[in-house]
Amino acid sequence: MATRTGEPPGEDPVSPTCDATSTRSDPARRLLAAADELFFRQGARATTVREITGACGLTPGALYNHFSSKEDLVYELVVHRHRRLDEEVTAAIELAGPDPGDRLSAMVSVFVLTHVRGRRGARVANREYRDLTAARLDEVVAIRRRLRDRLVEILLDGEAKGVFSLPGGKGRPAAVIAAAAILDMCVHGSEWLTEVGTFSLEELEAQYVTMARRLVSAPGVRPAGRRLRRSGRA
Amino acid sequence: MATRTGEPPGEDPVSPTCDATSTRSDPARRLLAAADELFFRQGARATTVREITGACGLTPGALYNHFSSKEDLVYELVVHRHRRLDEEVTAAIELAGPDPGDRLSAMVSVFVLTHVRGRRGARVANREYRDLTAARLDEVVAIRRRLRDRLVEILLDGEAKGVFSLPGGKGRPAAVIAAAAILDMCVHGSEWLTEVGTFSLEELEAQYVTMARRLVSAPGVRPAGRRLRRSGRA
DNA sequence: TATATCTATAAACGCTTGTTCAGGCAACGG
DNA sequence: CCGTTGCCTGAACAAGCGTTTATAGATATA
Repeated sequence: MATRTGEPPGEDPVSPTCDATSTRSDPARRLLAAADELFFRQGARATTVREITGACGLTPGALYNHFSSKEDLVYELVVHRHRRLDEEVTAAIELAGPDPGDRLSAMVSVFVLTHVRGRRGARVANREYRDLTAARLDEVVAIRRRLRDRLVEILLDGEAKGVFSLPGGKGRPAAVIAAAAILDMCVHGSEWLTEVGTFSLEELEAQYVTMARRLVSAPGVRPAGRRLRRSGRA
Repeated sequence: MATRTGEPPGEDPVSPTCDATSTRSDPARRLLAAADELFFRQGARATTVREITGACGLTPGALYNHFSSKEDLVYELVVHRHRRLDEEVTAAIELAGPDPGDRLSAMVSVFVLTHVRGRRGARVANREYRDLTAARLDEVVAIRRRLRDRLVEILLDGEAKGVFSLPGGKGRPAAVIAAAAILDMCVHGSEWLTEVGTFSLEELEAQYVTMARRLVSAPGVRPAGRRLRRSGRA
């Protein structure tokens, strides 16, 4: 269990400020933290219950005093991150005010900060949610779709107000593709970080905001909105 | 084995024009095709040898007359797609000529066409390569890195020639992030397609090319290069 | 002190996994 | 014609999986 290369050392195993973990007993938290690290490294499917409990100095059966199943553990790790991101995006958009440009910048900022600061958690959430079953899968998929749709609405609003000039022309389908492109680059960008070298959080945030705003602005036409203002740390 | 929703019906199970399959015996090809479909739907790890052979009307042991292991089967499916994409990108860049803008467009076009036309194969290649081990993993990772580096070189070249104005400023690190963003949106975009609705291949290609070129062009400054060639109706 | 509640263990459960192997059937070359 | 080769079956393998159970030691409440 030595420290890993390329991982921010102080990263919260499972954000301790959240109910999902703060209300948990200590062994449960340790199990979540151990599972988180193992899932990050090997994937949830390749990680055994014996590895998780063993990392906490426990025997396999002990896990079932705290979680009803292994999938339940995955679910807690995954859904918590999704709910939190959803809340942060909602708050950031609200705080950004009515201008579509500001809202786009705010949303991108939240995504970048979340995914870069919490790289381990982000990878686990984004990779392992697919293995969930039935209602649990539906819940996570619904959150993801809602996040995307919120961005689509921002883009369509900006286009209607003449602030954006979306690639692919007017209309919802083109806006969905543009939104997917923006989200994809934010969500998956953190996976490249080990190869990028040193980069401050602020630089990354600024670059991604720039890229997102370029995506929705036609070159040769100076965008109408004000310049992007620094959205406080989400 | 009913036809699946959201899947192009005529998609090649494993492109028959390639050596990897054309030199293979008929049962081997059928196994590859069955595995491809199952991997696409469930992931390779969740697919059992019994499912693959059963889909071909064979018993589990029969697989080992054609492949040395299950991983070997995954490897063939995955590495073949990577090699082919690599070749196509090389050819397209060559054919595009010296202009960085044209080269960027060409590379994006290849990525979009490959990933949209061969959605099943693209998903399998992009999702399952991580489970490979040792030399096989190294080989695929090397191809992926080479693809990205080729794009980085194009971006840096364009910036040096004054054709591009990269987000995040000058220098290689910023170029790497921009390249990663472009590749991420191309690679993962095809996963959203079922929700986008009807879209012609040409429209998709044009939109992604537009998005990529916007990413490397500062708004308010008309790009120096010629307009993008063959940018069908957008 | 007695009782109830947690939490852990050790062992086993039933099941599935990828893989192997002896045997048999068909096709083909000389 | 025989013998070799290629492909497949049926059965089995050992290992590993997630999970359950009986039991026991703590801890806290009364």
